[in-house]
Amino acid sequence: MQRALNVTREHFADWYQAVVRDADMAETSPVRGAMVIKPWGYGVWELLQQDLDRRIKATGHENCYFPLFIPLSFIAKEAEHVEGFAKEMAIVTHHRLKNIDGKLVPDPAAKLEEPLVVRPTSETIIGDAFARWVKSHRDLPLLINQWANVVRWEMRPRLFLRTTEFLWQEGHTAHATEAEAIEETRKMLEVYRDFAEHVLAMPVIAGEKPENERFPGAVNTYSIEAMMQDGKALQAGTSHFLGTHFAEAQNIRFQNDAGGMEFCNTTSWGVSTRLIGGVIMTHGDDDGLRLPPAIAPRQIVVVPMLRDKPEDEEVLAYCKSLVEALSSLSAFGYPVRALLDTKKIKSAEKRWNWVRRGAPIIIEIGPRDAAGGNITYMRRDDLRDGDKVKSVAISRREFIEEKALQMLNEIQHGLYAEAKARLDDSIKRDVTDWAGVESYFAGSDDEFKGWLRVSWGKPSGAALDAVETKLKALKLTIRNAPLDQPAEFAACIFSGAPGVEEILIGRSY
RNA sequence: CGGAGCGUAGCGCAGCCUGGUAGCGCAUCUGGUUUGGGACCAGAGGGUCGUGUGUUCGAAUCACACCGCUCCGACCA
Repeated sequence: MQRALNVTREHFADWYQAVVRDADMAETSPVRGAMVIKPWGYGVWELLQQDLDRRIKATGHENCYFPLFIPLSFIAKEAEHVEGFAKEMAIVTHHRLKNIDGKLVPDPAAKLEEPLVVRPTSETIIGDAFARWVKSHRDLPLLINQWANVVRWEMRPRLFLRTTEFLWQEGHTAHATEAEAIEETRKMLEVYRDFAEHVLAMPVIAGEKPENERFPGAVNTYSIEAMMQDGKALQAGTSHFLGTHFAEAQNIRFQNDAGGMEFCNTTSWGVSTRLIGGVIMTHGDDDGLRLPPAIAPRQIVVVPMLRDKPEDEEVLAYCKSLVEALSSLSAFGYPVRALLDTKKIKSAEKRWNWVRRGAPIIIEIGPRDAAGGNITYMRRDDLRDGDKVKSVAISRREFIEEKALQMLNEIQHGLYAEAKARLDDSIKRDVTDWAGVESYFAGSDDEFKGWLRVSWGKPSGAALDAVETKLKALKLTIRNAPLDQPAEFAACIFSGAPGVEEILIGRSY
């Protein structure tokens, strides 16, 4: 059968790269590990950003912007934090180049007194501001967000999932009490969960990370975990309760109503362009990307079937008025994004380009449609009947007045339902001992395995290290401990001791 | 940074073993024929063969070094 891609999801890693390329999402750049995000991919990011920004503001946060460069000494203030990020930081040491023996090199005379780190995250530089901004309990809570680029020198980059430079949003808040900061941490996790499910149509499981997976410097780290079509987990967003660790390191203090000085409790939380990788691996199929309408830069694309004949004029005029009518509708709280594709390439090629890019509805209009007041459409979420492409003709009036919005909604919810069913079906709950884990995950890691949900005794320290090592041998990690926990627990899968918590384990990106 | 594989036209690849000055498919451009759906015919353009050094009369081909990419580890939003 002829597919729009030349790889299938059987070869998931190759397939992912093919989708990123053929759907015009992004490409590699001359800079190792850093990607060029192309208009279609960036369009997805902008929509995602727009919606999430609205949610962040609706929960009382304000946007700011802090410098890209952080003095090295700032990073060094929090011990765990510096240790966690030391191995992946880009550092600016000079401010001038010099031509020495025909080679441009950093000018030795222009060495910075204090090196600047390119932010891998902004806790320290924002904390420095917080220390100045917070004086009284009346200044709290301080609720800040920034949209920014950050740099982490990762060993193995992968477009969208792990790039040297990436775009994200990082929230930073300071609170008078621990309880309030914990509430904030959980509230933003819930914002992420709701956003992932409703906007990205990507089901996730919200939970708490085990001690060994915590953000450097955090007291607790929470995450939302999504399951990709190869059964691997993708950490799609994190929310950290930082306690007073950063406040103590950076002297973020306030005077309470009794006149005493107290350290703030702080939080931080973020999601990144990784979400786009998650969308690709959640919804893509063997014909390319399938975008949830809420984040599709073009939700309905009209492809005129032109033949270099006089009736082309009529077809084009018909298409234009169709696109105008569609654009005056609104879906998901925004005007419908419809496009008339007038690019001077063959119509058939246009169709397949939009299939690969994942435009939710593709309409093809020929002279007979124009004359008869009809349209012919394809739904990207239901593209084929066996090998054949499903192409449906209906009246233009019915489409505009009824079907268009209905279909966009159906596609949004259908993609979610499909992914949700896969997630639910792929979490195995009946493995009760370590031998069962070993036999379940035996064999190639290309095989679809999904996750296990098991009980454990929540060990810490050396006992947790032992668990981590045990899991690592099977390439497994603990994803999180889901927020919804049962009342009773089976025995710990690692030790046989009484269980105290259920956790998800699986392979991950 | 360790192990493996790969760098030849925009993309996918052949040629390398056995050295003789670069080829195929798709894409692109031009002309024509087609036209309810991924068309056909003819012609054309496009390549410092990843970079450098060496061996040689001669290197895509052999040797060495470096760079980059992909996969597997360590790291991770």
